Amino acid sequence: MSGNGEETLGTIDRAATISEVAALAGVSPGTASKALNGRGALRPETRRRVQEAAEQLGFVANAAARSLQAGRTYTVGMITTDSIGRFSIPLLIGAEDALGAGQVSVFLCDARDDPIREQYYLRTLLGRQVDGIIVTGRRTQARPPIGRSLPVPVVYAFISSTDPADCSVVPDEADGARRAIEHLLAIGRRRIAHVTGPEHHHSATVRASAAMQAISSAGLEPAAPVLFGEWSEAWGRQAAGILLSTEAEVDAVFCGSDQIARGLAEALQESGRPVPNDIALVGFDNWDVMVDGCRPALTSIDMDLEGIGRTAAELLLAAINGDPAHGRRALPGRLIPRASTAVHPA
Amino acid sequence: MSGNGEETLGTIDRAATISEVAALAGVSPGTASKALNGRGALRPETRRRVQEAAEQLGFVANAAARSLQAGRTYTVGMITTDSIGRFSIPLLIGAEDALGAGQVSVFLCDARDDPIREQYYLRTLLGRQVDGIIVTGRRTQARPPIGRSLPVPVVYAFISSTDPADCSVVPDEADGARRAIEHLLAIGRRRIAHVTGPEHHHSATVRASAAMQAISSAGLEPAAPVLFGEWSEAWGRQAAGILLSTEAEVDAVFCGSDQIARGLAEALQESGRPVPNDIALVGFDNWDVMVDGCRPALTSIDMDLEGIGRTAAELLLAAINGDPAHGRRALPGRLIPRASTAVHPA
DNA sequence: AGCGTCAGGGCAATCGTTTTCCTTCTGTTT
DNA sequence: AAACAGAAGGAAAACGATTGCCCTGACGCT
Repeated sequence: MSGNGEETLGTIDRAATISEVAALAGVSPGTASKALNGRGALRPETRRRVQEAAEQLGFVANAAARSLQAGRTYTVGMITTDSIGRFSIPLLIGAEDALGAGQVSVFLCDARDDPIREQYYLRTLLGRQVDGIIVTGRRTQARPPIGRSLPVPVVYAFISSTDPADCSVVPDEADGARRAIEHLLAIGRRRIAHVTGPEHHHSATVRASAAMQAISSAGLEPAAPVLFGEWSEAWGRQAAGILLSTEAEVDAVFCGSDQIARGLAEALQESGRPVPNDIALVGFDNWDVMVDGCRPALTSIDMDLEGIGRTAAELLLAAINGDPAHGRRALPGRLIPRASTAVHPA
Repeated sequence: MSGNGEETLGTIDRAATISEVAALAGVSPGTASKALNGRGALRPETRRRVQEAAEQLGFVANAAARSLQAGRTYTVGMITTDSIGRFSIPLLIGAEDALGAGQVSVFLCDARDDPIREQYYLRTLLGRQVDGIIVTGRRTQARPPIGRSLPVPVVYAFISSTDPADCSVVPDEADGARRAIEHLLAIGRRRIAHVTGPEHHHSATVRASAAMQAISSAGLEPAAPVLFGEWSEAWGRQAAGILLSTEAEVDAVFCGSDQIARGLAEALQESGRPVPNDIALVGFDNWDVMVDGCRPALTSIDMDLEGIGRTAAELLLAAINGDPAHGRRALPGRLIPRASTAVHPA
């Protein structure tokens, strides 16, 4: 719009090659390469001339040519084994964060929980000579390795591999559950119940047993046996009914997910049991739309998914650079206190 | 596990080259290439021999080498201008769907609403010689083109470009709003109100004016002036109070988002105005967690984001193949009826 | 003056695939 | 039997960037 033809990146019609840059600067392609990459012994003036020529032509090195000769693509693949969803996004963002800083790009593949697609994508990624692969997916339990003795390093994020030699980064769910219980104890609650997802779901059982243990460690009994169900608001509402129909005298509920907690909160309030005064509530996931939409706003455990993505990416970079890590790393979560466990509710 | 060393993709330690395949098959690299790509005139037996050799070595063609010579990378970039979120995911899935079938991979870049990052990613993508770029982002209003006369085609998805020569694929929000109103009219409602997001938000005003127009076309008046606020449950609850405090006699509310509708639903029920008997409710977005979590389940407008992503990808592929499209394409949405507008509620 | 040294920069190989010519050989036709 | 057509496959260039090696001057030293 300003009238000249040199706005940022505006006038590139086709990619310029380094030979064209070299010609414009009056040097050979090899010299131009050295000038732009800061190698070789060149007069400062030559270097500058080449840089100016590159600027003028909007030169960006052809990544294919570069990786062909370098044997590295500065690219990693990310395979989400189940569909890209609420959990994958923060992981992706975290990973992108760690990788983007190092000029590494991410190929995202959605395997949709289909092993065929997964193998297909794996081949594709290997064909594209990615430098490494991050495997992620909703966590039910450890998954079999995506392949054996692959030519590139692999890091599992959020989900973990059954092979202990593989590198996995996962949330410390037991730790999260403990934090929830400890928080409830700290605000003076003593009759704590736990409502969570399906019993066959790994996360549900891990969180449940850690919660029960934390209660025992405090010298208490759970106010009710663990209620396993689904990861839904509907189940939360249903569970509220169950808890209230018993003589359990519950004064706090730790829920296996924010959705469950939200359903519970609604049902409790409707039954005239105010939250948090009568019953305090802690959720799990710290899912913004749930914790904010819930009334009162929901105290929850944040698994730091971005941190997991970032850590996985960092470990992958280290592995690419020849320093592979092994085993499972469990990252601690945080408890985010909100009104549902407020001591002096507004 | 089966004892031999040939499980799927299990034993690749380093990528085999086509020369190795050729050597194993006893032919030249050129011939091997022809055999694997189905060109040239080769004896069927030779072709088979090469294919077997490739299989045996787990050969996957080096994409860098291939694109270097082909001048195409079979890769497209996807830049989300605001953070990857609820809207970007279905778009991404739709795009991946259309592209994956054609063996094209997607580079995902999250520009986080930062123009600097955006330009940086653009450069990166161009350096990687992507064949095309899809630009997406939360929709407020048309955005300036990401660059001018770029060396590769660009398609805007969900968001649109201010340059009419650019190709944009967007939801037809006015159409969606009309469908909502027509549905409410069809179930016999006559006093319809509209509650939506901020007035400065393009989507809010487009939906609002289309809704008002649809009401007028039916020879009716809106039951209340449009209530502009935020895209939140809290605003929905607040708006319910406003509507009930007037003498408006509302019998249906069309909401600009599912979140608003859910807040409204809660507040209405608490005030003893059952949904849908007293007041019917239609949301917008068809966001699973909202429409299912809402009680009663929420009728909503689905913008078919996956379809938008898929269409954008198809148009991009066409443009890459030399057949560029121009202008704005608005895709119709669908109304998904649920209990909140049921004629005979359960 | 002659030799050595080093800065500066050009040359050419290299990465792995594809593709365009060629060459060779077989079989057919006149 | 000679000539030709076609099939089958090999040789080599090309894609674009990088890099090790070599060449050419200029300068300094004896």
